[in-house]
Amino acid sequence: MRLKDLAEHLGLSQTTVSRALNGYPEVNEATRRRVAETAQRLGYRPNASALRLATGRSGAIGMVLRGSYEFGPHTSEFLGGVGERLAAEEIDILLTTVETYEDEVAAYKRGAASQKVDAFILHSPTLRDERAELLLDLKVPFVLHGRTNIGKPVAWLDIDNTGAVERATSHLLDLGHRRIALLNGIKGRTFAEHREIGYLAALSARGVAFDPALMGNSVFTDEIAFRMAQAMLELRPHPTAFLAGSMMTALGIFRAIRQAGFVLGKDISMIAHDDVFPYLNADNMYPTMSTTRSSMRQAGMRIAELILAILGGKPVEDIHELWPVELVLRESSGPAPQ
Amino acid sequence: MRLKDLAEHLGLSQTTVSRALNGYPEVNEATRRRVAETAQRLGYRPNASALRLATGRSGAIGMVLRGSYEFGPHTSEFLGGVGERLAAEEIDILLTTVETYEDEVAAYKRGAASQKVDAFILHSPTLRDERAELLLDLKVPFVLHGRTNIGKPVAWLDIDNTGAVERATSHLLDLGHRRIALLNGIKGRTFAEHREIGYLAALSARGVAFDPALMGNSVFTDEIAFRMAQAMLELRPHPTAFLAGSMMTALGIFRAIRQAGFVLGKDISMIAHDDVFPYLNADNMYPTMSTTRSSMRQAGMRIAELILAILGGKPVEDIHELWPVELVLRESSGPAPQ
DNA sequence: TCAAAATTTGAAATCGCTTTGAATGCATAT
DNA sequence: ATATGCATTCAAAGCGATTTCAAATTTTGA
Repeated sequence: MRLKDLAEHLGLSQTTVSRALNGYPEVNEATRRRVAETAQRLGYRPNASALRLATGRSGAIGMVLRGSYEFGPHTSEFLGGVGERLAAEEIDILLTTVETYEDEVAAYKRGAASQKVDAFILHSPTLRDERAELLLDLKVPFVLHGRTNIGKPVAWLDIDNTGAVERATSHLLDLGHRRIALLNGIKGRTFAEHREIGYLAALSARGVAFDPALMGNSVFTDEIAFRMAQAMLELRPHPTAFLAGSMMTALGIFRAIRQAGFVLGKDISMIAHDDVFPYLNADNMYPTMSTTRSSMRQAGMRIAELILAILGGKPVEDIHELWPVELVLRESSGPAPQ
Repeated sequence: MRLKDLAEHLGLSQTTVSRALNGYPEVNEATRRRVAETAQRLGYRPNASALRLATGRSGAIGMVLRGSYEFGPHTSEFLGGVGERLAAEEIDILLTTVETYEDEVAAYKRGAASQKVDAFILHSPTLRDERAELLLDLKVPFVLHGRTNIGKPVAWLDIDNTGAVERATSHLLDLGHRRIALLNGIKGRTFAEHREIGYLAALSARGVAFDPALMGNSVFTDEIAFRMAQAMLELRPHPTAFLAGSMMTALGIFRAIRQAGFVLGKDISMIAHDDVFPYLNADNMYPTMSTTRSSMRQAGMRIAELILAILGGKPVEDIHELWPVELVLRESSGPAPQ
């Protein structure tokens, strides 16, 4: 069922039918109703490719995922939010999977040149992210989830990682902890660097010396967290508190604490960063987990909204959102043992 | 940079350039090299919409995700596998998010009529899934992840849920357990029904009566699993073993066991189904978790492969794969206490 | 009543590619 | 010298929509 068929069926021209369906004013109200009704009845849907070719819009926004671990729980929560917002506009998400950094760069170039997507979501930036430069050069609209410093205006949304970790660290210091371990993300990623800044700021504000042995950088899996925490707990004196970069990290640390014979919330404290996974709830852990909390899903929804704004013509230099992070205290964080 | 521009630049016709780039035989080798080199140098990429309009292929395969919880860890692992296989063919994944069942049906209709995707992946089927009927009616190729019984040939890939649960249950019975709880998926879903069949078969083979109080059906979140397990552990006599539907479920059950003062692997046994999440490893739990194991990612990769086969002309009635499930015994399952 | 304006419709160009069918040039066979 | 075949190349017709520009019809105004 093509537009042409529908037009013939109605005894009208393609032009008029197209206009009627797209809400142009210069079409008779009775005609419009007749067209709409018939289109509905015959189940007509414009061919997506033809429509895109004619309008130049692709009706999809793209995201490139590199390596296997980027397809993790954080990403799916985020995409859930993006999809939820985009569903209303009948815009889809186009996922491209790549192996290497070079492939990723190629994917952006290809996506831009082939006009597969109207905009990209760029994520997991480094402090000076060349992919952002590339997308600017390619003149394809994008919103950055996170921040980067390339000296040019870029639309971004980020959470206040520095503030969150600074508050969490300060709170632990208030509770008397002096050996506080930080299990952070990969070195070089903006969010990890920001968290480190917050951590160091809180320590130095109290005159507590920084011990490199108490800081680890890696991806957020329970296994790596377990190993790191295990090693740290063997130090003398061992840390009395942990800052976990994610809930997966927290599970690993928890295991190490238990295995070492300590009790979480009594012997050892922990505050974890919670991206709010519906299937892994800090409130339902045992003991309940103190967290710095910020919903990935909300961020995804908002970023979808910002992309729509950019496509609607809003200038990117007006789009910067820094979200505060809640500190939610539960049972896993308590006073340092004497 | 359009094909036309490139052709003019080369002093050739669009026809020849197009053929040269697409590997048609009737083009001079020297010409082909010159075209390829120039295209490369000028960064020419065919416009995706035009290409799709001309060829009738969309270069994307679609998946519809309903509700927020379908965007969970299982889905992201699965999509990771699909994407990995599809990356080599430069085919993308088009995700459509919907709220209700009606929206989902509409999304398939829209996707088919607009030719947005070349094929769909249908997932989480019920025993008699009407969406499969719909896709057959719409004549859009698809592969089903799971199984359904609609009396017509459908391409599918599934794991042997019945066999897996039957073996796990039998093993626990061998160890002397008689009160074995099953935390299963949502009633009506094929995989959950299949697991129930395996569970009941193993019980009845040993003449052990089925107790409905020891079976729960729900989505796989740690919270719900925690509540269910908690309630079951208050029964007298309480179950001495649990079959967990997923690793998330296992975490919830684990919490309930610990909270009730039992020791996992000694007082209470557990075998969990493991979809192989890289960030949540059964081998690194404490105690290590016995599992029925089948990789979601592998399934995704294989389904992508099957879709490519279908698009290549392979008849769907030849495409049925039932994957065996490994039973991996670790520390969480042991003899029933006397 | 008739010209001018407003409303409504349609023919054809366009988007950027693939592909059909025809044409060209050149070597080989008769 | 002519016919045949082969290797290359190209012009033009699609794919299915939107949109420009023009035409036809109806309404309005003096």
